[in-house]
Amino acid sequence: MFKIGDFSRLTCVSVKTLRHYSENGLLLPAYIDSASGYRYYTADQLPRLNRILALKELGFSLDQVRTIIDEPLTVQELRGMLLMRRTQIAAQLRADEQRLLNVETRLSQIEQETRPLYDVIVREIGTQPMATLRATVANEGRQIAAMFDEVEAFAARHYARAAASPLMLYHDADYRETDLDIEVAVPLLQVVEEQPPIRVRQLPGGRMACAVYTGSYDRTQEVLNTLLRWLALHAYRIAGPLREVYLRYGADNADSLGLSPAFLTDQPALFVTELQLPIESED
Amino acid sequence: MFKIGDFSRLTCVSVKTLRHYSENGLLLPAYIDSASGYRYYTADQLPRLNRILALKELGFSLDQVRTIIDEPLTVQELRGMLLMRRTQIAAQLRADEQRLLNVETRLSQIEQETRPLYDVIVREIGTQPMATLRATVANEGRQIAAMFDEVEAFAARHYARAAASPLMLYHDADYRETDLDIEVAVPLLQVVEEQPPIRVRQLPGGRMACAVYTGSYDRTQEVLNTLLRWLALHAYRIAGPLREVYLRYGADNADSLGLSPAFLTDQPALFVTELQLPIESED
DNA sequence: TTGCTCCTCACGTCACGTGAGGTGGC
DNA sequence: TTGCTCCTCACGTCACGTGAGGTGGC
Repeated sequence: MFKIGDFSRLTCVSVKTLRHYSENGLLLPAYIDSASGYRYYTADQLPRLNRILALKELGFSLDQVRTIIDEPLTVQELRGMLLMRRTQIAAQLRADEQRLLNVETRLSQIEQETRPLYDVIVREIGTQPMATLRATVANEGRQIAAMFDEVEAFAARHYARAAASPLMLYHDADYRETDLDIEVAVPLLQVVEEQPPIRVRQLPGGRMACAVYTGSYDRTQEVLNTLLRWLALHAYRIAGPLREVYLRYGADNADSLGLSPAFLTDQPALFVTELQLPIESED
Repeated sequence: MFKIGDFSRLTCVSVKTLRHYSENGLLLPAYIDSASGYRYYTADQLPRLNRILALKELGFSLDQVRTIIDEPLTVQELRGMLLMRRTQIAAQLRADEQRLLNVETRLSQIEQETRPLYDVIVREIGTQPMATLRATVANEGRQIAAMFDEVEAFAARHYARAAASPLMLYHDADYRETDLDIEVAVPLLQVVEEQPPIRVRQLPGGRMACAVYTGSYDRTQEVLNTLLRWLALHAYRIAGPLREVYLRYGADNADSLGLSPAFLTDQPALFVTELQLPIESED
């Protein structure tokens, strides 16, 4: 019979852990003195303790360990638990490999003194009904603004404007300075009848690499480059047209800031814009 | 300005998480209504939130994220934190690879219907003073028992017997049936003067692969085979002579069981023995 | 007015670790 | 008798999640 301290030294398991296993019944002491409450362990409890430690090492929770040890599991059930654990560990491994890559990217950015200005994060974007207008335009703000005005007016006529940010899709596969094939999109509360050239459709959702930037739109290209570099590092490929979401722009949110619309439109430094690049893993 | 629910939908971050960041100051709302307590966020808080999420994704704790974002860290300090994180992730990766291997081993054991009977665990064994006696013996219990008696008597004469289990070291590099080069060892409270052929020395400690078995000693070989198979799977190599630790045997612990010594010595089914194989990683 | 949203406690998670304050055993 | 060991609370960890019970805003 070993007192808890001796058993702890013998097994290299902390007294606290032994008491924990005693309390939750995973490893009951062979004998507990009713007067003093002292726990006593015997050598033949070692195989059970080792079994607990070995299963815990595989990453099972104490509850799962208890099930595996004490329930009369069939071989198939045990196999199922092990298969599940294997899947989980494999996922964990992939995530950690990704993490390691990201940390190393940041480190090399530090060495080259090119600190990242934009943080790329992955989000699952939902599908949403939108009124859209697509056209090939010279890269000129005025023309695009006119398209937005037209679609916003359409949404307003149907009393269907949803309280989400408008956005623009870039349908060109490659970068171009002029003759852009773009589609402006305004979120709707529900699908309404379309009215060509304005279309109404469910804009598909999915996994997107996102980066937010503040300030005027001439930084779009720079942020897009960040997204593309990120993509190359992460074994993803592009799965749809780039989206530019206008989170804060012109008159839209001016009142809540207590600013006049004119002030905001004249202050692109206050703009907040997000680029979203649909992605899918390369498998 | 977004209410917390809108900001949550916009960012795919749960309301609870936003409140959590608000409470611990990591991301304070742009404005809190003092009457209602409502939190309001603005679009230009998105870069900060994304920065938090990106750093969290690298595995930093929220406290570390706060430090990285808010403290004026030098490039060297930031580099240090990233290097530390890299080391941790790499360690995690290796551990998970090992875990995956172990799970797969168990799975293949299930397929072959050879469930493991002994759980191998790794422990760090401390160094301890011992009185030892080494000899080449025929594989006969009586001769070994006599050696133990001699060393126990020596320890008793010096009133130096420590309350730990006696053990035997196998000095032969390979398995043999007879003419074993063995060394019996009895733990001492402190180093006492040796008296040839009995030697007194600090038995070195270190990392060991351990397996406990109950019952008579004729299972030693089987358990050793388990240890060797385990070793082959884990990129470890043998770093010293095998040890056989007698956790329960003969008369020693008889009284605490309320059994007569004779009963125990006649009941090898009650023996508890541990094999310890010193190991070092193959790098 | 009715839902919907927001608020603040308070407690749970997981496997223990860390004291505090007290007692048993040699 | 003096340390040393053991005991039982009770609380902390970490990053939130899960209700409970109540209130604000359109």
